Amino acid sequence: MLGIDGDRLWVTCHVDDDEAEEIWVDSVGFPRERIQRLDKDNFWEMGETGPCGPSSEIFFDYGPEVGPQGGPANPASENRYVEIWNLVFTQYFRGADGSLRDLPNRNVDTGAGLERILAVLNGSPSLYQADVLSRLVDVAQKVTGHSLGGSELGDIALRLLADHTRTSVFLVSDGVIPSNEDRGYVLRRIIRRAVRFAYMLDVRSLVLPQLSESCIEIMGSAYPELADQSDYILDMITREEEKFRRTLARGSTLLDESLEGLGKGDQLDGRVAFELHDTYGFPLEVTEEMADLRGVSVDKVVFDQEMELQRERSRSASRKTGVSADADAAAERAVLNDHGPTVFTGREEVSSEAVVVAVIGDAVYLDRTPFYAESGGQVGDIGMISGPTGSVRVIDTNYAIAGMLHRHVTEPNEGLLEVGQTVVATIDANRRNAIRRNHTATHILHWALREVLGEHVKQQGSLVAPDRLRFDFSHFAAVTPEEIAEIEDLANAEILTNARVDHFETSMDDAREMGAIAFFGDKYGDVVRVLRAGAHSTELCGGTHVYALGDIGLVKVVSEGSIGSNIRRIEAVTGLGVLERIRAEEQLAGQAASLLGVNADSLVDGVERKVAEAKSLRGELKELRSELVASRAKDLAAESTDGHVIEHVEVDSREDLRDMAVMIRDQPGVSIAVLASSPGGKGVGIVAAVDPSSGVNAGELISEAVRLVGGGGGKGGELAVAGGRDASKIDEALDLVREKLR
RNA sequence: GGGGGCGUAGCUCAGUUGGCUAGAGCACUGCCUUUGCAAGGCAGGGGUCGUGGGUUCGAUUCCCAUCGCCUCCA
Repeated sequence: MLGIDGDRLWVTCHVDDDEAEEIWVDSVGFPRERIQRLDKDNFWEMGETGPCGPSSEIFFDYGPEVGPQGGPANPASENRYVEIWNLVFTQYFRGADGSLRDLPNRNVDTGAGLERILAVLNGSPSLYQADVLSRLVDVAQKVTGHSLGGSELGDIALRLLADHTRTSVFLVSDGVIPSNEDRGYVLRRIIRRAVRFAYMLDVRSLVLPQLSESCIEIMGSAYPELADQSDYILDMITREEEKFRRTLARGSTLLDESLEGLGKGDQLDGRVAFELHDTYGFPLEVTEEMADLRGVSVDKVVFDQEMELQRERSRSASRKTGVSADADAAAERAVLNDHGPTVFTGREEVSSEAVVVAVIGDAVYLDRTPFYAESGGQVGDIGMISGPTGSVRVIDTNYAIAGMLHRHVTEPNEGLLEVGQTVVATIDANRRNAIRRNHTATHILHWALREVLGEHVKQQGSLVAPDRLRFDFSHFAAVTPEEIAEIEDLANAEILTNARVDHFETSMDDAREMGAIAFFGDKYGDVVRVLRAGAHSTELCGGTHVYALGDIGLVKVVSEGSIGSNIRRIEAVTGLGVLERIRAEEQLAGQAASLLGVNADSLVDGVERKVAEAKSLRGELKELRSELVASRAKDLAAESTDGHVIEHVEVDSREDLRDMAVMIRDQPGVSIAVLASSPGGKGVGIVAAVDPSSGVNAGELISEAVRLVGGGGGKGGELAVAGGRDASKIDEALDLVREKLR
C-alpha cells in the first residue's frame, strides 16, 4: 500500500483490546513483535461525556538516526516513531457520571495526517538523502560551525536542525502560530527542540532565521507560497527562537543557583528540574546536560512523578467542568431513551407548541422547542413556557446531553406544568434577535480579521451573547488601533451590501468543497450546517443567524487584549448596542469634562494639566513638609544638652517622623535621636536614629519601648523604624529609652 | 480548560519570619583627569514599587480582584 516499507511500520492497540491485535495478526498478517499495547494513548474520547472507545494507531519508524529504539511505546523516541494513521473504534458512550455504556451502533473512524504520509513517502527509504535536506544540512554546518562526521551528537543535531527547520517553515506558511495549544504547541515544540540542539552545540546566536531563509530559497520555486510569505515566516520563527533563547538564558541562571554546592556524584532534586521545566519552560534534557558537566545527575523518578501529578490535575479538572455530576444525569438519559432527541424549531419559529416530556427539579424537558441550547459559543435562550395549569419562566437553556436533549432551566411564574401537558414555548424574541446579529457579525469579523491580519488568524473560541460578542483568535501581536479601524471598515462595508445569509445542511465533503472554515479540532458528523454570510464568509456553524447582513446594523469593536501567548481577544457590539455604547461614552466623556471644567474636546489636555499639577503639588508639599520638619528638628536639637534627643512629637505621617529623627541626628552635637508619635491619632510610631560613633544600636535601643506599646519591628543599626498599637503608653515608653541611655 | 511563575529607575535585575531613609550595573546630565580615543574620578537627575481593594499601628513584601507577560499540562 502506497509503497511504504512495511518493515518500518509499528502498530499500537489499547491494553484491553485483544480483538484488534488478533485482527492485525490474523487478517492483516502483521508481525506480532511490532504491535504494542498502550493505555491512555490508545483510548479516544470526544470530551468529558459522549462517544468514545479504544483506538489503534500505525507508526512509521524513521530509523535509528532520529531516536532510541523501543517502538512507539518508548516515550523517549517520539521523534523516531511518528503516527501516520489512526483508527478509532467508537463503541462506548461515557455518561456524566463517568460510566461507560455500549453504543447501539459501533463505528470505526479513521484518518491519517496527509503531510505525515507525504513526509514518509518523500523520506523513504532514507529520510536525509533527499536533496533539500542535504542542502539544508550544509547550511546548518555553516551556521553552527560544526561539520558532519564531527561527533555523533553533532550529526544528529545537524540533521535535526535541517528537518525541523523545514517542518516549521511549512507549518508557519500553513497558518500555524506557536502557542500553547494543539497544532501551535506542536510547532512551538519543534522550533524549541531545534534551538535546544543548537544550544547544546554551544551555538549562542540565532540559527533558525538563516536556516529558514535558505529553506525558503531552496524550496521556493516548488512551493511559491513559501516565497510569497517569506517575511512573515521568517519573522514568526525568529520571534519564537528569540523568545526561547531568553527562556534558556533565564533558566540557566536559575539552574546554576540550584547546582551551587553540588559536586561529582550528587543528585539534583527532581522537583527542581520539574519546576524549571514547568514554570520556566527549561527542557529536562538541557538541565541534564548542564548538570552532567559538573558530574551531577538528575532525579528523573521524582521528575516523572511530578509530571504525572500535573497531568492528573489537568485531566481531572477538564473532566469536572460543565458536568452536573448528580443523580439527575441518569434521569435525563432515561428521558432521552424514552422520548428521543429534542426537536429544535427555533430556526423557523419563536413560539412552538410542545409536549412536556419530563420535569426534574427546576428543569423542564420538551419534545420540541424553539429554545436554543447553549453551544458553539452562543448562549442559551430565555423566555416562557405556558400550559393549561400554569406557566414558568425559562432563565437559561443548555444541553442535558450534548446535541440531543434540551434542558430548560426555569423559575416559577404562575401555577405548575405537568408532564404530558401540551404547552406553548415562547422565546424572548428581542433577545434572540440581538444574539443573531452578534452571531452573524462574529463570522463577518472573523473574515475581516483574516483579510487584515492574515490567513493565520484562526478562531480559538467565542462567546455570543445578546449584549456583546467575544472572539478569541491566534495572532502574534497586539492589534493596533489602525488595524482595528480597518477591520471595522471592512466588516461594516460588507454588512452594508446587505447580502443574503444562507444557512443550510449539506454533506461534510460538499462543505469542504465550498472552502468552509471548520472550527478548532471539532468532530463533525456527515451532515453539517454551513453558514454563508455574504460573498466571503463561509463557515460551519450550528447557531442562529440573521437573514441578510444589513440586519446586523453596525458592528463596533470595543476592546482588544491578550489571553495568552499569541492569542488575542476582541469584543464587539452590534445593532442598537452600538448606539448604547456611543451614548455611554458620550456621557462618560461629558461627566469627566464637566468635573474638570473643560469641554469634552479638550478632555485630554485637561487631564494632562491636572496630572502635571498634582505632581508639582506633591513635590511642593513634600518640600514644605521637609522644611517644617527641618526647622522643628533644629529647634529640638538646640534644646539638647547631652547630645540625646528623646521626644514625643506631633507629625502627620511615619515618613515625617523618620525624616525628622534623621535630621535631628545629623545636627551638629547630636548623636542620638528617638522620636515617638501617633500619626493621625492611630497607632504609634517610634523611630531611633543614631550616629555610628555613639556605639549604640538603634534597633536594640528602642526594642523594649516598642514592646511596651504593643508592637514590633525596627531592627536597623543606624536607623530603626518601629510601631505599635497603644498610644497611651508613648511617654512611658520614651522613659524606658532614657533609662537605657543612662 | 487546569496548574506554576513574573510585573520595582530608560534597560537588566536585587530587595523573605511585613518596619533596616527603595538599591546595583548599564544608560543619561554636569564637572574633573586625558593630546585624542578607550576608560577613570566626583556630583546629579530619574521610581504613584502594574492598577484597584483588603488585612495591619505600619505593605514593594501577606490576601483578593483586575490588566499585561512567561511557562507546563490537557
